Amino acid sequence: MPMSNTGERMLRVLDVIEAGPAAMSFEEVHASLGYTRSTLYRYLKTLTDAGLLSPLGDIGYGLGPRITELDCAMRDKDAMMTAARPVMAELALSVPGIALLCRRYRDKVLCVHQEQGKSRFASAYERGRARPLLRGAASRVILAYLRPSAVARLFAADPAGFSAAALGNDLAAVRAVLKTIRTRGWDTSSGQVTPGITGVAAPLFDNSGAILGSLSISVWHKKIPDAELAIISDRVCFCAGIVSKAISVNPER
Amino acid sequence: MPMSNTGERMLRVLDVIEAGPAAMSFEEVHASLGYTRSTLYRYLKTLTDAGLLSPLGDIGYGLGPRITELDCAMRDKDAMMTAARPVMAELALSVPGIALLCRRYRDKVLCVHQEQGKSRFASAYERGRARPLLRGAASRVILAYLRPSAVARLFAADPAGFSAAALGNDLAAVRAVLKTIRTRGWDTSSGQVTPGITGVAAPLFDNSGAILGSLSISVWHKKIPDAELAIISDRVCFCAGIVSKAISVNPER
DNA sequence: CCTAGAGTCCCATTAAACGGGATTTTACAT
DNA sequence: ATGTAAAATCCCGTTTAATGGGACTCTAGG
Repeated sequence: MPMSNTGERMLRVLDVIEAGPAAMSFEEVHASLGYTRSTLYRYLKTLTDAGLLSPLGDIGYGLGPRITELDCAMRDKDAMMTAARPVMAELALSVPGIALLCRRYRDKVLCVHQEQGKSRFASAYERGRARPLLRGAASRVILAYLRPSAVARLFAADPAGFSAAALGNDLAAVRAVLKTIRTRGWDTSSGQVTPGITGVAAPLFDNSGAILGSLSISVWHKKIPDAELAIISDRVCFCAGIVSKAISVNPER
Repeated sequence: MPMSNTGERMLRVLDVIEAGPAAMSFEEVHASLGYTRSTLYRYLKTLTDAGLLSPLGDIGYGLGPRITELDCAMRDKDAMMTAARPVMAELALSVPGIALLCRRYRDKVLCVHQEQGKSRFASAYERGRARPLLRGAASRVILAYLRPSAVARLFAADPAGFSAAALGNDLAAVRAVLKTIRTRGWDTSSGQVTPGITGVAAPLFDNSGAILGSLSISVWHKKIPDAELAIISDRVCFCAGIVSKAISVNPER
């Protein structure tokens, strides 16, 4: 029986280099994966030729420029980004605050775009940064719309995490909390990600109604008065609606 | 004899998807690469599992979120970025204009970072965007420091391009033009990339003295008075020196 | 000049990639 | 529901090309 396929083993080199320091020597990668020298040299050559790795001044390998290029191509073509960008810019100016576009990826939430209105404070959640699924409005509003089976799996994997995030101590309680988020249609959290920052988030769906990500705004207040929160949440939901519609109508091309 | 190795063939799928529209159906990729159905399904599965591809709403495949994540890891670890970022921020404020950090990649120049001072105008050269090696100060100053053999190869590949860019009509003339750039230590160009924008660029070297990229500033003037140009170019060179030193001293870890 | 270490090349072995077709799943119309 | 077609997945014998070990080369340093 095959141990695993060649492509997969080769791509595992990417994992190691991503996780490691800026530059990893051949020996470090070799020690970490245990492939034979010949094989590893072959993999490194293939990945380097593809530009996914880059030899860094004879001291080792790092991630390569091709990745940056691919990410740029992705940004240009991504329907969600195209639809969201102008909406986010306006949202960030009007609230004002920092608008974030997030996307679900495995059991994490990936920041995909950020629009900074005229806020003085900066957000550490630049494109590409991953956040846990349980903390912060932008994450929890995604969690709320996951399929029940997915929620069950996540809860089973980390019940303590759900408790700590005040999402409930058993599956039934968690379901109830998530249900309230769904009926409201948006979520808010204060200081769960960064102290002193409050976020308001609304869900984004594809044309089949499956949850794709979230659109959110971060403001620099510990607490927002209810009246203002009503206005902000309404606006965020409105904007999320625009984006969801846009990507449903025109999912590609 | 092997046609080519498996990893390479698999990664070619990435090329196709990068070049294609937002989402490519299985059939489109199949037509474009000519791999058998079984093989292509295998490759797509491997790449999707690695997150490099993502199934887009049952209509096809697009580039995957993992790429965005990898690019973020790269940004965090890249010594050149770390060294350049604060320097660029200050440069962009003081000139004022948009500071660009570029890196050579194959026969192109890749924008790696951009710092926008308080300029009103925006630059299309975001991270990941590639530019030709012959146009614009940020590119030409890199060209000027390439090894003579590389210059010869590039000239042979596209003599008309060199002529059109006013770099010389034969190899000797080209060498002379590049020599003047080198003795000056910086380069400037107006409107070669974007009409109405003038750029001033200085080279970045690694610890062995090989050209790595360029640091440049774009300002919104068709023409800069000589006195001011002297000040700006001096400052750009100074900043480039800081960055070159920083990455030489501490090339990794 | 010699040694040590890194990197490349070579080749027989054999594991695993491959293709073709069978099988299952999905979508949709009847 | 049922039937049909297309898409996606699975399976397996054949053959290819990936593999690992060792030989070879290159470079730097003593």
